[in-house]
Amino acid sequence: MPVVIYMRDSNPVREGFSNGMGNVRNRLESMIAESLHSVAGYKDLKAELSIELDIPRISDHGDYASNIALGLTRHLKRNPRQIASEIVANLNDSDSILEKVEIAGPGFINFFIKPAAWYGIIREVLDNAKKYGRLEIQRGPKVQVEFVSANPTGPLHIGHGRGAAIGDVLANILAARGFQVQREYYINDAGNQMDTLGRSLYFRYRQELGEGLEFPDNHYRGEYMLDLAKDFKRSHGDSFRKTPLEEALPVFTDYAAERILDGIKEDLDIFGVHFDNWFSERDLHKIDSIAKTIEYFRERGFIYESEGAVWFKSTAFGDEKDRVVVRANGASTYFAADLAYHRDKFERGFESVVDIWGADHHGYVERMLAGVQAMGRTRDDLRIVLVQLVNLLRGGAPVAMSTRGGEFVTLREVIDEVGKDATRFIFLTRRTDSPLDFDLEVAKARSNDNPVFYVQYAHARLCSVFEVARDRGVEFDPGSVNDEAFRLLNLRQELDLIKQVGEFPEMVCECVRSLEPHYIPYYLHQLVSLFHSYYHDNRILTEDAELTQARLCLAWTIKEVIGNALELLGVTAPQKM
RNA sequence: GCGCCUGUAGCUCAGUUGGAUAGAGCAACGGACUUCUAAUCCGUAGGUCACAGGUUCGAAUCCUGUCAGGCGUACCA
Repeated sequence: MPVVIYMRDSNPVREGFSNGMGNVRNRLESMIAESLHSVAGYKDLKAELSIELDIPRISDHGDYASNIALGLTRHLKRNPRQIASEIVANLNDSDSILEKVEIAGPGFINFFIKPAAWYGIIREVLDNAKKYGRLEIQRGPKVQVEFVSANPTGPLHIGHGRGAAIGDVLANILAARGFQVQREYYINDAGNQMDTLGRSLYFRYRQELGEGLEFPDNHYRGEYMLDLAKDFKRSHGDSFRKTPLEEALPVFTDYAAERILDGIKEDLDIFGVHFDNWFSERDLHKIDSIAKTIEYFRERGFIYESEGAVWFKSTAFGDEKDRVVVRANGASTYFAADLAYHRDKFERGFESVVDIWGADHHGYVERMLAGVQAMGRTRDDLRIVLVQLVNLLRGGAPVAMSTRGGEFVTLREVIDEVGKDATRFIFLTRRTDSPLDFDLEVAKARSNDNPVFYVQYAHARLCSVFEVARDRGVEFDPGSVNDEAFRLLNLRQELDLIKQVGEFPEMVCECVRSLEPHYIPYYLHQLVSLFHSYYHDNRILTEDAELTQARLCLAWTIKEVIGNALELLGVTAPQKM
């Protein structure tokens, strides 16, 4: 049974959501779910609906609010306030976490939580620090995340960097929620462009030997090709001076592709992105996979010949037109290779596959989904995340990204100038389908413009508190603190902080459901903002030993959650700043 | 022409699958350091959610149309 990873109630995204019973949200949800069965008419309902708990902006509306009664009105054809009161009347608060429950407005149910109920969250984090927010299960579904997959014809640019950060973090998030994740990079090392690449190097090499050849149009004329030509000359001398292009081409192509790919790997390594598998398109050709895939589809009736070409019937699954897989000249198309590639993915046992593509490939989505469905898979088995383009700016002015001249700012240059952490953080702070302005001056400024430092600073600050505590001889062992002390954490700010910590697992689930990492930076900002404010108004190390222990526990949980969230982002959590 | 994405504060962006009085950062203005890190905190101001209709108890969110920007519309990859 294929696993749909975005379904709200599907496992393992939310299954066993938290390890302990500390999670207030969970207990509330199951309480409501039970109560629903007592609501008149509910059992005969066919519609499925999920229980959504909102955190109201206004504190008068409680700690959590549910609009479940409003959602049921339509189905039950009954007054929402009436439904709400039935739900409330049947709540079984066995753990006694509810201070009071109110029905408000058109039929919202507002839950007010007893302060003591929140303290379980602290215990949970203290016990599971590094695992908090994660789901440890035996054998989660196998998921593949394929990303970057830039052609080995030039160095990575900033747009690839955005895709790299997003793919990497999505893989982290999926892994955190129990999926068995593989990170894969698809190397487009076959086809015309590789010949073009080889020819580009060949001409540069001949020029390097002092020949006055003219460099052909529509070839890779980036500066990196000049360096490659120099290196090639260094290692091969002039031994290819007389070799005709056709004969020499494979050598030049392989040399260029390999060297460029090495560069890509190095850049990704510096960026903190590491792949489990590098899948070469050439291997697809070697095992005749494309022809076999076409035959596979032919047997299923999705292949036909027309106008001398071979077509795939993608319109059978909603694509606007059928697509050519073998051209009239006998060459297979890129799409044919991609069909074979995706068939291979599923044959490798992945239950779900995530592709991260540049948004300029959106026209390609439907045919790929059609391909997947023709394999007998569902549309949901392949999830394509489109990443919008990055506009590179410096001090508000656009940086010329001329592809014509082959001159562009590489990812490597950006990382060198801005730093890995800030670069990743900025990439991850926007929704994937939203275009991103990346201003180099803003990104590298050690200023308030830069949210990454705001977050990292909080972590360093917290570490510093524990440092000072040690220096003052304050003993603290998160594992052996008496929970009785938590009752002293009764300030509004403290309860808000604990509540926010408690939302961490839910937030990660939301990332999985939507395949959007940007919730993490926003969550972090909110958590850290609460902390900075609290830190300003209160002292953690006080004269009162019991209070100090309680606050150190709170500080510890905040520090751990910041650390966990930053780890998901692949951003370092500094001890000092 | 057709298709997809985007349009929310001066700027950059959130808004959890239709919810209560529209959110944050930056910029602007005014305040707070003898303390565990001021890379911090507190406050003020800032809005016709591009526009016009529609759906309903309720719309930034869903539908239709218009406008603006980006991308895509290959027997390229």
